[in-house]
Amino acid sequence: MGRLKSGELAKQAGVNVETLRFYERKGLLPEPPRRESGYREYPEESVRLIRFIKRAQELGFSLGEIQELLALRVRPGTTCAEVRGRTGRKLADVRQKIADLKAIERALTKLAASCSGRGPVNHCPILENLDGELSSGPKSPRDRGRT
Amino acid sequence: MGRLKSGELAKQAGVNVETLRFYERKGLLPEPPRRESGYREYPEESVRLIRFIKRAQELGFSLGEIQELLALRVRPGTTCAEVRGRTGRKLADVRQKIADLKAIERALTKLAASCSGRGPVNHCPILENLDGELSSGPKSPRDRGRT
DNA sequence: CTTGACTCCGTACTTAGATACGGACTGTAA
DNA sequence: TTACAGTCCGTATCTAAGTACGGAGTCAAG
Repeated sequence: MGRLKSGELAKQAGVNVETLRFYERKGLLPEPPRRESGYREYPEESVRLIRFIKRAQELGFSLGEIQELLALRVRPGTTCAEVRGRTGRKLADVRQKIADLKAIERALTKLAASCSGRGPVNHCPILENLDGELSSGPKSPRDRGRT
Repeated sequence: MGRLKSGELAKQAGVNVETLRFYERKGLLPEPPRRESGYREYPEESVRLIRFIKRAQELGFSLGEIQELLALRVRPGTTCAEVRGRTGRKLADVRQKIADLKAIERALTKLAASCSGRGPVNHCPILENLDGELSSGPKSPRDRGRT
């Protein structure tokens, strides 16, 4: 076994069947082989792929960015510099996200701690505690709205 | 200084003027005082607020979730347990995101390193290197689609 | 006191991402 | 061998998040 029909893959990955077709059209999900009838037969690892896509979305990546992430690899005709370049840009992005999330984490931790403390906090502590910590201001123009 | 008109706030925060009205309608941005004419006058800290919202979006939070984050605070009538509860749930969410991003970071780092290595990598290394590391599978049904 | 940029508001449109619909075909278990 | 769930495809619809439009009022520099 190891071949999945659309419905099986969808169920295992926790998405709607239509979403699979949608991803396929978008080029995120490679076109799977078909049987005679035209039915798709997905390899089992597609489950991982779909789950990765869904999770990456929850981490703030657009489908376009996810596609770029998935396309990263060292291929025959590619120079070392190129791979490093493409990878490096993503890496910087990811690291900034981690840093910003950590700032939020600190703020939340502080808030939970301040709870057993004295006075009520009535301003917004998330914002207060993040003061100056979040990378605020798009360094590089975000490319979320490409066609 | 200190009071901003819509256009000024929008420019400083890097968003469209209409977006401010949109956030106001959604309750994300508190209604600012108006002058006689009806013109809005934002306090300077609104810049921080808007930037936080934008950044939080890039970290994968929906406007609804951001609203919840911003609403977190210790208020007079609130029990300690309640604050801890609400904060704790967000905290778990944030920490999971950090962990998942770190997994991606590791994969990218490894990819960059494998570059100067021997053979060309032709399968997708992002997915490979993430094997089993990403929290794949929504523990709690995500609530991104609320009204 | 006019002119051009800015603001107001309600409503309509757009884009990304996903879901639904409907009619025809397929797979399989009773 | 029929019934019924699953699949196919194209197209249409939906939601979240924003953007744009248009007509009326406002502000400030000349």
